[in-house]
Amino acid sequence: MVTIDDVAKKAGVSKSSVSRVLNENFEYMSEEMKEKILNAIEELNYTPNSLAQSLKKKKTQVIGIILSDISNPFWAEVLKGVQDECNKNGYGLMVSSSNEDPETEKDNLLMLRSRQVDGVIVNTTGSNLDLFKSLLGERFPFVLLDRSLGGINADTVVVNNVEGVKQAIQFLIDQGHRRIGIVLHTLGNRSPRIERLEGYKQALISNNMAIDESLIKICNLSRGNGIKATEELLSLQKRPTAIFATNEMLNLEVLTGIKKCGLKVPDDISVIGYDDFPWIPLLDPPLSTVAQPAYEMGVKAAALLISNIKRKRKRRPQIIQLEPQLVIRNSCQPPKR
Amino acid sequence: MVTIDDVAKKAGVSKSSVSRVLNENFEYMSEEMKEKILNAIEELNYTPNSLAQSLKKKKTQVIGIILSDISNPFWAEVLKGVQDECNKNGYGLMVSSSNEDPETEKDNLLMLRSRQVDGVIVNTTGSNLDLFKSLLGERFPFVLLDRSLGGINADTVVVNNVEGVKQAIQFLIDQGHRRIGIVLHTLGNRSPRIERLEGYKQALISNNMAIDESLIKICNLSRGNGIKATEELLSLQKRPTAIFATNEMLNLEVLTGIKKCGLKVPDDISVIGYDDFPWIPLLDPPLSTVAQPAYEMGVKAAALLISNIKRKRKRRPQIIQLEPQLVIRNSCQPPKR
DNA sequence: ATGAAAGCGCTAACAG
DNA sequence: CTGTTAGCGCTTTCAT
Repeated sequence: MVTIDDVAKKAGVSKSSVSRVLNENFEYMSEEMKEKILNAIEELNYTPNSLAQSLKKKKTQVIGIILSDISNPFWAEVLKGVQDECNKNGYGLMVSSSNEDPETEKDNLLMLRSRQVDGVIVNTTGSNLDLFKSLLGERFPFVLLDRSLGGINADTVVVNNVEGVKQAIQFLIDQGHRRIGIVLHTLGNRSPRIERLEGYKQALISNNMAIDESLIKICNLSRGNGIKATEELLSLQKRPTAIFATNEMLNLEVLTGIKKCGLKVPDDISVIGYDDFPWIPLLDPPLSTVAQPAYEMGVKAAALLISNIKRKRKRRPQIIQLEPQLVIRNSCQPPKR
Repeated sequence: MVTIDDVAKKAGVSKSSVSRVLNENFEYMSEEMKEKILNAIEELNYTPNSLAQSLKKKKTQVIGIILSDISNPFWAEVLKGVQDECNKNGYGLMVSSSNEDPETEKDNLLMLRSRQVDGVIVNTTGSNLDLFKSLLGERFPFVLLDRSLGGINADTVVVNNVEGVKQAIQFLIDQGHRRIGIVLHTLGNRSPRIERLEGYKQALISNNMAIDESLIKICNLSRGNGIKATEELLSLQKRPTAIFATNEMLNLEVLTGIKKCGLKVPDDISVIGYDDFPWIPLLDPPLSTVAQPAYEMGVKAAALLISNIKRKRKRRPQIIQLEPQLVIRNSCQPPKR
């Protein structure tokens, strides 16, 4: 491995001077010296060891991100946004996954901090309150992404979930639906889930409709439960005329459940889903969804984090709220009499 | 920040001793000292600075991965495999994206190397031959993923593309199809694309069928070109009775193109796609595809890289070839007379 | 304008 | 069994 000393020797100068050109401190440097050093670097094909630089400078130019599930296309898209923004600003990115497990989230957070990342973005499981508080205390920069944390006043990027759901439900109500089912994953401390349920309730209430608990299905994350929940909804005495699916996985499971019951969307039942993807228009039928600006979420989160890292004086936490958008396709129609 | 010196002071010992417990060199250490140090660590809530450790040990316990496109669900799944394997082995992961651009790939490779990652996994653009050769020369560990590189004899994880396509095409031929279109993205140096076209040709040849160049559509990567290619295929004098789409994006575009022409799958035309996802069964119609073991690819690549990093003596490059699987759904049927 | 020297936080001989 | 010492590769005062 070629080091700064090799370059210094080759150019016949001190390593301080080499360091100066590495850091582009050309102010008090003769053109000649600059040339000599640049040449030596070139000839030796030298690249500085970031580890040593970071150790000295006390910053790594690397940020970390902890995602609940990378294989979810939604998060993949968010990740791309983060990636692009990091690239633009010369930051490296360490990616890790909590798999929705608080312990793993904690381990990852600690791991990233011990690796001295300059900050982290986290799509939190909603636990580890103490850890986040202590991070806040030691002024370790982080931004909460998609899921906010009660009691933690930190930089946050979220989407307006209440509003997204209200629009979707209102659309169904306007179409004449009176019995609307909703399928969610176990709320836990996940703010989006809580807010989506809240949006559902608000929409009904503001239309003077009663909330029928039997139409609210909360199932746990493991694959297949959304199908079961849908079947239960469909075998109700007074079956709903529309179902609202609250995330990518549930979109698919609700559709599957309906298919299994031998019903057709939208003739027999209307459906609206959450999150939009290139294949959604090609589903049978093309599904209406509440689209979230995934890529932009990533960009915004990374930009917020980086600006915070660069800022010397602390400013008070910022909350960025993005707006979702209801995309109507052919999966809803007025209920049959 | 609390350092090893703080711990040493607190415990009233030398920092070498602290270092020993950090590295679990308990062999010649009194229980008492061990206790003292462990306590001090606990009380100070100390975590070692990985940067300093890495600088000294000359290894970071971090690997890098360069993907052509993270937002592609296929790669997201691969990434999950890599992630899990890294986690299992205590490695951190730096993720970057080349966006199919050789220059970006090169920059990322250099960036990762300067950050002293212990190795990298790369889904290469197919260029940068010289760089890879020089990496080989300096014994920098890397594994090529999904796409191999002619002239570079390195660790590689690939899927048997020729075989995957042959099975799909043979299935169509067995159903009675004689005019089978294929849509690919610009071959470039991407081995999978080259091999998939090769598989197509081999399948036809081994069935004594002529290769009709007008049935082979090669379009460039930007969104929408697959739709156009499909429309062209369908407006041919002697239109194909089946179309084979060779990747995730083309699956969607071929289906879209067919829809735009007002044709129905599989009644008017049969389709087989590439790569399998949870939503594929819910498409209209449920698409038959050649499924690749994405997650396993990631696991295998990471495992291969890590084993190589740990090995002191060099061994000759390994090539791991995984097998794809043809999944038949309702998108194919014998052509109408 | 340039170089010498100290030190970032840690590990690993080597000594004792 | 434990401590002293010399760096890892780089940046940054502080002299000159």
